[in-house]
Amino acid sequence: MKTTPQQNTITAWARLLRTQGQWQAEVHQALKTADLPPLAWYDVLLELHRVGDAGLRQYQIGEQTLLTKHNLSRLLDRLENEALVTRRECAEDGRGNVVLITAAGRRLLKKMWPVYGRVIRERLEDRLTEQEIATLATLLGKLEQGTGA
Amino acid sequence: MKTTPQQNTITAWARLLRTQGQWQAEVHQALKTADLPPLAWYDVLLELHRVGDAGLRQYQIGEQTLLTKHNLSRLLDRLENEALVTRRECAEDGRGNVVLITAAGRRLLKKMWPVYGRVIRERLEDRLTEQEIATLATLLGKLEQGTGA
DNA sequence: GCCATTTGGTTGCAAATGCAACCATAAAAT
DNA sequence: ATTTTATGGTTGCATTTGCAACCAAATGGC
Repeated sequence: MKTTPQQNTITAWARLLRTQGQWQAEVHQALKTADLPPLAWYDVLLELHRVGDAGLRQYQIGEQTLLTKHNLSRLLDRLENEALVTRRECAEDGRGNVVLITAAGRRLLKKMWPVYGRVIRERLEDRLTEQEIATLATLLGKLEQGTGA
Repeated sequence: MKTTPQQNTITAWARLLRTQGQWQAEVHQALKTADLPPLAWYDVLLELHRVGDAGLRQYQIGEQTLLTKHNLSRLLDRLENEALVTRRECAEDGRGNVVLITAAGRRLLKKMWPVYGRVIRERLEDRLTEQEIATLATLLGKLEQGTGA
């Protein structure tokens, strides 16, 4: 049985990995320069912001952000320490808790966005046409593991 | 001045990050299951394999793999400990050294490839047509920061 | 030639990550 | 109902990462 992917496939794979690595490095650099927390904080806060007052269970955040549970547990400790989120006991499930974003959390989100968005513009929007971006989004959509139902 | 990227841009951005995260997690999982070292080892060894007997300076490896220098320095320590690479003094530059892959290094590369390649096939090659993969490679090529000259 | 600056690489320490073990509750089996 | 098993989450420990300081050789100014 043939096991090795086509050359084109390998190229695409390598480029995706590399591109993402560059993006990530650039975002982190930009955030640090602006004296802001790392990207992971943004990701978590954004998910929480999206769902509003309903909040999220920790495992749900984990699914969204690809963070492992112990890792997330401690990240939330840090966020809670900074009063950016709160953990509230969960009514339906005695062991879990519901995580809520605070006003301070939303403020931080707002402060981080311009820095983040700027990198997105420079790295992606300025380099491809609208049509190309749409195509890229579609192709990547086919590669993503099902997020929801 | 408008700073926020288009919705489509954000979608593409998010999907790329997420896809790469899933890929990375899957590769690591597959390697660990097969009792093999992490992906970073592969990356470094592959670069060294490519250039053959010429070897690479550490900073060149760093450029290729996006590893920071202190990080790479220690990664090479580990690889050297396992006799997968050797560091040789550099003739033209007294402070640097030239890194070479060993026979054992090449053997490991060969052992890792099927596991890695399998994920590439499943995640990418099996999910897009040849044409789509080519398109993806092209688009990503435009996003990559210039690698060489 | 001599000093200041830059560059390649290493090291010590703090923060973050992965892993396995653990606790508590919930769901399933009998 | 009682026992087993699975799930949500936390904690301790080892490995890895990031950061700043550092050493040594190389480059540039004078």
